[in-house]
Amino acid sequence: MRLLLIEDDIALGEGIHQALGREGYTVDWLQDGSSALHSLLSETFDLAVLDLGLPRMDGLEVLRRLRDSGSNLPVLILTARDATEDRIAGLDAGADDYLIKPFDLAELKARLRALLRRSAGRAHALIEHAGISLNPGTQQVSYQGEPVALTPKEYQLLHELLSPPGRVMTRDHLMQLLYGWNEEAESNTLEVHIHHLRKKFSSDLIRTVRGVGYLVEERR
Amino acid sequence: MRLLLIEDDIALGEGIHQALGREGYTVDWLQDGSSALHSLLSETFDLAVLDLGLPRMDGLEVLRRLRDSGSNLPVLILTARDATEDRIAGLDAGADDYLIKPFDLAELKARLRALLRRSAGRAHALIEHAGISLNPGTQQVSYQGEPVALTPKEYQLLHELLSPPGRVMTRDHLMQLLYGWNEEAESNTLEVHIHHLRKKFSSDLIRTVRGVGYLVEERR
DNA sequence: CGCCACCTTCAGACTTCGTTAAGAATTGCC
DNA sequence: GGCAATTCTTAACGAAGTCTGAAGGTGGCG
Repeated sequence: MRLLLIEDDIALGEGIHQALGREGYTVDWLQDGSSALHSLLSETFDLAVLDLGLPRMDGLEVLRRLRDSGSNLPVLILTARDATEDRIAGLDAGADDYLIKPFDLAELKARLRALLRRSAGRAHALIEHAGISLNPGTQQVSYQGEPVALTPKEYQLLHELLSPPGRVMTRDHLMQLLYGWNEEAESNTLEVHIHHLRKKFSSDLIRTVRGVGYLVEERR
Repeated sequence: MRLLLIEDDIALGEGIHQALGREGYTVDWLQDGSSALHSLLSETFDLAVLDLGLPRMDGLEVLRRLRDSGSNLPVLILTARDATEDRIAGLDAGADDYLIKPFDLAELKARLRALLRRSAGRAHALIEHAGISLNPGTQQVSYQGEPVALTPKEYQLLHELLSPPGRVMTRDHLMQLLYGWNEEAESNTLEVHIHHLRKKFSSDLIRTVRGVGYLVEERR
């Protein structure tokens, strides 16, 4: 799950960033509205957490433009306690949920989970492919009826490769999924994870497309 | 993918040049605005990375003249942290994205990818010709329904020859596509790659135009 | 008929990817 | 708050794939 956090308060941002990172999300953090909008329009995220009071471009403006561009990305907004109008305006502008500062990190996590569940609900259901069954709700995976234990990174990779299968996922795309732009690991971690997946399933499940990336064949 | 980097700071330029080279781009690097503009107008690139503070001709000026000439080449500009006006002026002058120094190389890579994706998006779609179907998104190619494995260079060549077919691509043009002007291969590599393509498809797919270059016939 | 451009082939250099294993980092548990 | 277990990263090396440069062959064109 890749998530964009837009928050200009350094202390708060740091806190959220860490907390969500520990939850297993890949979190990218920006501190102004204009670059946030840029990223939202050009990269792929699963969710955005958006503070409304931002320099350079107001959060509301970001949200409005995002929706104008046709995106239905789940967005949770953060507002100050007394800014009731902002909240309403936020929902009007297309936010999916809001939270009033100061808030409890646990509540933020809960709401994100709920949001993701809801948005996944649009296209939920088990993913079944090549003997693998993957349950996005519980993150449980089985192979030919037997449960398989996957680590978080393995799960993320497999999930990405299987939804939908048949498409080549570039190395870049996968690296970004796992690491955002924090620090791209300058080693071969991707290959190592792929290797582990192949070992846990079948060695020909994931095909290498040399110089490009990996794919799971559509029909097998 | 051929890319022009215009950056006068040697250390930074070196860093970017290497990093992008390692990403598989063909990178040409110039250090002043006037030669940059010249190259941009006379050669073909897929993208330009343009520092705004340059000797001999300001980056903004380069950008403006480039746009005046009718080019819609994707351009990413680099600006100093506090030069807000420059940034705005840059976007006004037709930049597609910007990055504030100092920046993270990973983020630069991500933004370039996004830009290229966006610009490719303008004319995406499968390319179908003479039984060949080529998917620019995934770099997958098939011939008469069967997938064909192409190496990166083969793919680049085929893609160039097919978009659109019917035009003679000069040897010079193709060589530049593959190698930029860094190190022109002093051998017959082009012929070798063409040979491989003919072997993987049909030997009369690519016609030789003696003394000029190669072409794929328009209708077959 | 001879020159020149291009074709074909191939071996060695070079890159990229797979595989391991060990140590670092993180997490969970008491 | 410290220990144990899991997970992730790094690095080294080997395997496989790709590119290059060179040599010799073929065919068009004057």
